Amino acid sequence: MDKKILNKFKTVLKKEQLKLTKQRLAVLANMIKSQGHRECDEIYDQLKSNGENVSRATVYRTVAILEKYGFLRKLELGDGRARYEYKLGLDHHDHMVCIDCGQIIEFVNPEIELLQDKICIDMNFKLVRHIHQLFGVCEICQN
Amino acid sequence: MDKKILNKFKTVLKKEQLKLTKQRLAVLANMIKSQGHRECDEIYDQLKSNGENVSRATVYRTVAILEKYGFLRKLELGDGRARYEYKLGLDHHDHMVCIDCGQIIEFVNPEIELLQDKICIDMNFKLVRHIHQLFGVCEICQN
DNA sequence: ATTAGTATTGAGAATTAATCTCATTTAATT
DNA sequence: AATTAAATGAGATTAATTCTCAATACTAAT
Repeated sequence: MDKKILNKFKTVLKKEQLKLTKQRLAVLANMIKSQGHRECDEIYDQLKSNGENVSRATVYRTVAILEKYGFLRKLELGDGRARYEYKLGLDHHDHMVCIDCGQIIEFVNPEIELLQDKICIDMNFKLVRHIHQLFGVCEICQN
Repeated sequence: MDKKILNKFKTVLKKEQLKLTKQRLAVLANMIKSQGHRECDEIYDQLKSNGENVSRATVYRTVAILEKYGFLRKLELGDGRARYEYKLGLDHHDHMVCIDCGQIIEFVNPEIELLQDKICIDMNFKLVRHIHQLFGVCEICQN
């Protein structure tokens, strides 16, 4: 794993009096390697089949820590299962979701981000995070 | 209840071979009267305390029908409980959610809507619905 | 290194919103 | 009024996530 990321992780853990465990490292490493929009059970199964020993509960717990400290972003697409994506150092983007095939497409639009910020300033709302998801039918599924 | 809405409801039900029941009417009437962002259990409790006899299952079923046919919009705010708001004939808006007090504030921004449509056209994505939610701290909670 | 102290883990139980089952009831149609 | 099909209610079920707590593994200090 990249030294910078590892050090940042260690620093965060220390500051929060959390311990650096094999399981936490395994989850982080897995999220870095398999970028995408991943469910906890997917992460769990993959770690298991790699011979790591991690429990489902620990995957859930770790992913929550990683989200809290900015390593991951949590996505809620309305189907009852959360997804996580690695985000550290990557540009911000939002998501389009195909309601036929489930494909998740990323999009970026700085103008929208600016308008969004402006709305918040105008309303004196301190923006912390946002969700912008477009649901529809992707190019492939239209045929 | 407004005759137009009632007629629209009857028309939809007939077209879909669904029946006009006391329970369905009660849920619709309640959603029209108590506008806001409402959980199913809230609707259920309110109907119960009004002496209506409706079951929780029927509230869930009815709200799903009402959403499907455009009477309601479903909101998912990431806390595991869906909210519904009455939308028929009202202008589109999106939501800001205060992470301290839970208050839900509506906002409208036609420019963002246009940019959103443009993104979809450019990517040949047939937009069906979208979620745009801003999470942060509202004016009141900043003090 | 060893130890002491604290956080973490795993296994399975618990939680909880939402959905399902199915016998009974009710609405629509004739 | 009779027929047919859909809807309802009560409670069971589902499924993602969280919780519990005894056992284990980090960490820092000695």
